[in-house]
Amino acid sequence: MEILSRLSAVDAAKRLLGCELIRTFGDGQARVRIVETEAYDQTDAASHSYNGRTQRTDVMFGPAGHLYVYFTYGMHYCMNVVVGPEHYGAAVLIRAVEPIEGEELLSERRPKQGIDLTNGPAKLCQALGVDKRMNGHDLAKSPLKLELKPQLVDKDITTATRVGISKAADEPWRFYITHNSYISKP
DNA sequence: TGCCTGATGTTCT
DNA sequence: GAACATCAGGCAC
Repeated sequence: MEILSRLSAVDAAKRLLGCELIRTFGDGQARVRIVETEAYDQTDAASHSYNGRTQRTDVMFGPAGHLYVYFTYGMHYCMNVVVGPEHYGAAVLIRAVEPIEGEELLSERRPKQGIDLTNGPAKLCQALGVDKRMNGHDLAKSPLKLELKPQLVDKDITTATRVGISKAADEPWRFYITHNSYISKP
């Protein structure tokens, strides 16, 4: 976990691919694999931290390995993993995950099947039961834990431009696992 | 299959 | 008061 504080947002975005999240519910636990990420840091015009530290972006400037959840478009949550050194505003957006275990628990919270369950940032938050109450949560602890896995080799990682933003949209800071069907927008 | 649009809260100007 | 790191449903092709 501490390794995340030493990585840039881009390196951390690649490092987090293939890692797993373990979500504990009252009635069991679900495990998912991260298959798509996007890097954001304070030098990046598309990042929430670009305009400095505010009440909303406060956790982005906090210690790495915590969860930054924000609300957008009036009805959706998206989750980020805070990375980089403390007081530096960087985070990695989780865009898509692949269920490994407890998929039925996820579809209880999001009544969809197959890739539509978690192939988008707001979708996976709904499926994992993540909302703003989880903002600032430490990912070393239950009920949502991040489990690091060995870093993927470069050939398994595809680089692309980011999605759904208007500023700095050409930066190739989106990463996903090659040949994975859960990607939000290949 | 693919474009268009409505829903709707929070943040910042 | 506008912008927004979105999704789902409707309608046209």
